[in-house]
Amino acid sequence: MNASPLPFIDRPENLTDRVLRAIRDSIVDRTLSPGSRVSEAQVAAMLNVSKTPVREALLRLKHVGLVEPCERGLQVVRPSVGAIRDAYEFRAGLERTSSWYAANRADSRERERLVHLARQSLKAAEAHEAAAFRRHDRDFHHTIAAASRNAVLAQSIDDALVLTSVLRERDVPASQDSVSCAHEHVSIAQAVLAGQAERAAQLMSDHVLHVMSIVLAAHTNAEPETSA
Amino acid sequence: MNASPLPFIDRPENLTDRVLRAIRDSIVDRTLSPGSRVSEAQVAAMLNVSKTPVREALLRLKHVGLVEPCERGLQVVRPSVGAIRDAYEFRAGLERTSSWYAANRADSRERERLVHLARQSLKAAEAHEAAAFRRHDRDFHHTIAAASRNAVLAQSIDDALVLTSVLRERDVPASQDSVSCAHEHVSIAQAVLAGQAERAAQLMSDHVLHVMSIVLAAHTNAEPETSA
DNA sequence: ACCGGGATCATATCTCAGGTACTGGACGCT
DNA sequence: AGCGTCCAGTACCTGAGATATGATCCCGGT
Repeated sequence: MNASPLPFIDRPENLTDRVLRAIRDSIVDRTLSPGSRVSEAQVAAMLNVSKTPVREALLRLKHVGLVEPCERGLQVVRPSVGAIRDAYEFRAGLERTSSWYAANRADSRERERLVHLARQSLKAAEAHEAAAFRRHDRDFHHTIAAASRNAVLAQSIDDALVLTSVLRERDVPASQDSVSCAHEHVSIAQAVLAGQAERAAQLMSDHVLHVMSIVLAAHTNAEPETSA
Repeated sequence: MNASPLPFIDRPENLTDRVLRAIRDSIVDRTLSPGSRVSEAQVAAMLNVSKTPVREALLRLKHVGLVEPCERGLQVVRPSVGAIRDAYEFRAGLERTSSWYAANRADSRERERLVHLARQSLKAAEAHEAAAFRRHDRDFHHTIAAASRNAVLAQSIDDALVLTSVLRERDVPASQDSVSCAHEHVSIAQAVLAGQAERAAQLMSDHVLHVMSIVLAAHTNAEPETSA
């Protein structure tokens, strides 16, 4: 995209944003496990920065739902039936909307890419390649969000995707579920490709709620206690 | 909602939250007009607090979309065709979802309240009582959000409602529009009352997008310039 | 010996004032 | 007029201090 002889100088991003990304990534890859306490001073000392940028990053994470207030401070959000339901229902609604607009607005390049990503995810699922499946799954949803041509919607979907991935109990509970999800990806991609907005929207909503049922089942199987 | 004999003690809210509310309210009631510059130091001096809470409040407002970065600092968001479209499409999707769940989950008290509020809004619209109409309109949408029984969704809707109300060019452009909107309120309320989830969802989406078209028309009529 | 209650402490958030880096414009010089 | 320099205003970050609250320990009563 940038053909200037002098490449843009990479200006140091905000410390707040870098801290935000660091904490978020640590939560996503389970370096910070659910329920672990996270305090301003501790994170600040760990990243060797002042408390203020850490504080601002934690405020945003709290607003997004990745960390929650607990007695005395904050902790990484712990999956619960209520939290999982809220997050997935929210995401299902958002992605329903984005699919509808994507079916109307995506350019041909994006439509082809969606079909490609869906097929790649199916291939990865059938080959039991969990990491590859997750990567294609993520790209698939992000591509639809981008194709909806709505920055507010895309931003919110991004947050919701991170939240739901954290609330998942463990990654890839069963490969048969991955295969069925990948088939749903293919159906959605084909609907978008054909410009069938209502069908794409309905399929996407069903897809996300289907994933929710899988996650909920895994959750209740893993931890039948803690009924509070 | 809270029938406890001892009302919750009103604990002194965070300074950040109070500052946030103060700025947000000033933006909503046009004390801070769109495009006006808003800086940390200025607001801090005005509210007689330090810059830190002001800074945190502004960060959240920027994330929600009420203020936007401009050359040298921040300014209150200025309505543009793109911003209006993004915000209303986003809100339409959210409220579509909330209406669907509200039709399935609202208790009888909430359903009656919805019908009541819709009729009140219609009465106010027909009597050209703009302030009353806006109040009932706001309560109507908030009640549906609450009835959806999803805290994440309700929070997001709250932000979206504030944003769209700010992006409106002027309050109540035409009373005939208010009347038609109020009729749509009544239809939505009746669908929720009858538990017709799909119908309520579709009506709500159409309603919000209808409002969007009104706001867009008023915007392009008011300011045909600034084509950037 | 055990239990209940209150003072104390430790640790967290919250707030503040100050300093630094950067940006855009105004001003003066050539 | 064009160009370099200075200046005012801004966000950003730091470190320290104020404040609140859960946890701990001690002690007296049963």
